[in-house]
Amino acid sequence: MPDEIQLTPTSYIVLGLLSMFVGEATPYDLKGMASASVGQFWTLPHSQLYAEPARLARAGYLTENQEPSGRRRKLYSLTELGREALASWLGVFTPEPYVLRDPALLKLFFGADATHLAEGQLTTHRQKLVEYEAYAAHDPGTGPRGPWQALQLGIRHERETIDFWEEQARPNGR
Amino acid sequence: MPDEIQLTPTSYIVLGLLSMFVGEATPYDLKGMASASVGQFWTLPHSQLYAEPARLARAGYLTENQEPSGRRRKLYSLTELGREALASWLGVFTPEPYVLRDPALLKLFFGADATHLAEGQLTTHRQKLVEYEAYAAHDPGTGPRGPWQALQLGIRHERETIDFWEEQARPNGR
DNA sequence: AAACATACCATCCGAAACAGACTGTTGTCA
DNA sequence: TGACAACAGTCTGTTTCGGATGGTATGTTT
Repeated sequence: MPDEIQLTPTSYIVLGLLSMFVGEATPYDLKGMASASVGQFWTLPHSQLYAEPARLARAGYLTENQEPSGRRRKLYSLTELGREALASWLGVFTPEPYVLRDPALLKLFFGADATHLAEGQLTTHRQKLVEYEAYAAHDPGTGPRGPWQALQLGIRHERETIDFWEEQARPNGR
Repeated sequence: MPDEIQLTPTSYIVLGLLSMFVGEATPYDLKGMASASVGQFWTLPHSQLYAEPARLARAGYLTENQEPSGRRRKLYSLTELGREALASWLGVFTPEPYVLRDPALLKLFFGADATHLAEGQLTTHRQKLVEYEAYAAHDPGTGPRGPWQALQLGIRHERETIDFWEEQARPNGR
């Protein structure tokens, strides 16, 4: 019955969110959870959060229950298979390639004026940093550890990026 | 005649490579250039480097000349329109969202064991850093500035990331 | 009660990107 | 000349992206 599908990062986001927050959720719920959490550093179009759970359900990683009346929303929850898949993904190390795609970096590469570029970048990244630090402030140790750790890396990245652009912003020697 | 198309980062990579290295290049050339330079931090399937120039040529950003004999390769070069498009992209600041997609970060977020994760990450990132530093070593100031600057940011990112995972690797207090 | 406003919720579609299998061509050196 | 590496390009099935669009429930005003 379950089709063979291959699980992508998107899949694991769905599985992960379901395991982390609740037993059961609608795509709309997932949308909210995602954008409030993992969506900070891993965005996806919300339409994916409708398509992906359906796909996972077909393959047996989730169960799908439709509300019998009203909006007839679809409620998804993890099956044992889903739970296992998540656990094994979490446990395995595969040298998965990460992607850093920053248009600003591309512009810099191709010769854009660094000082000018830096202005914009600083605004963006400083703002992001403030956001992150706000998060970090009101989550001192409670709740699951993972998000907090991920946040720390985010903060470091932002700080480093800001340092870099600050250097670029003042046009003295290299 | 020129269709209206929207220019994506892929487009600008093609335009940028053409402006940076040569007057004229075949997709195959572009492939080589890309993987040796910008491909370090912005990968794309090589088939894109065949499809994209064709698209750009149709829209008037490039001219397409076919070799009259032999392999009859297609040679592309920038038109005035292409040159302008590139220049204006380089000059404009738009708060373009950058993407950092690191499966390891996702795993950390969803509760993977940090110490264990760190092992793998350290190998990967240390290797990347060595690579970058090798590049940096044999390019002290000659040639265009952009690539060098971009490389510096890359190096910083790697260093920071390594620091982070080193902390995760030793399991003392947070 | 009718009209309106606003969340809330979901689907759909074209365009682009992806991944990689597959084919063909030229040069070179035994 | 024939074997082999390097060169060069094409094609195709999936995924993903990014929105446009369109419904439905729940108030809120008149």
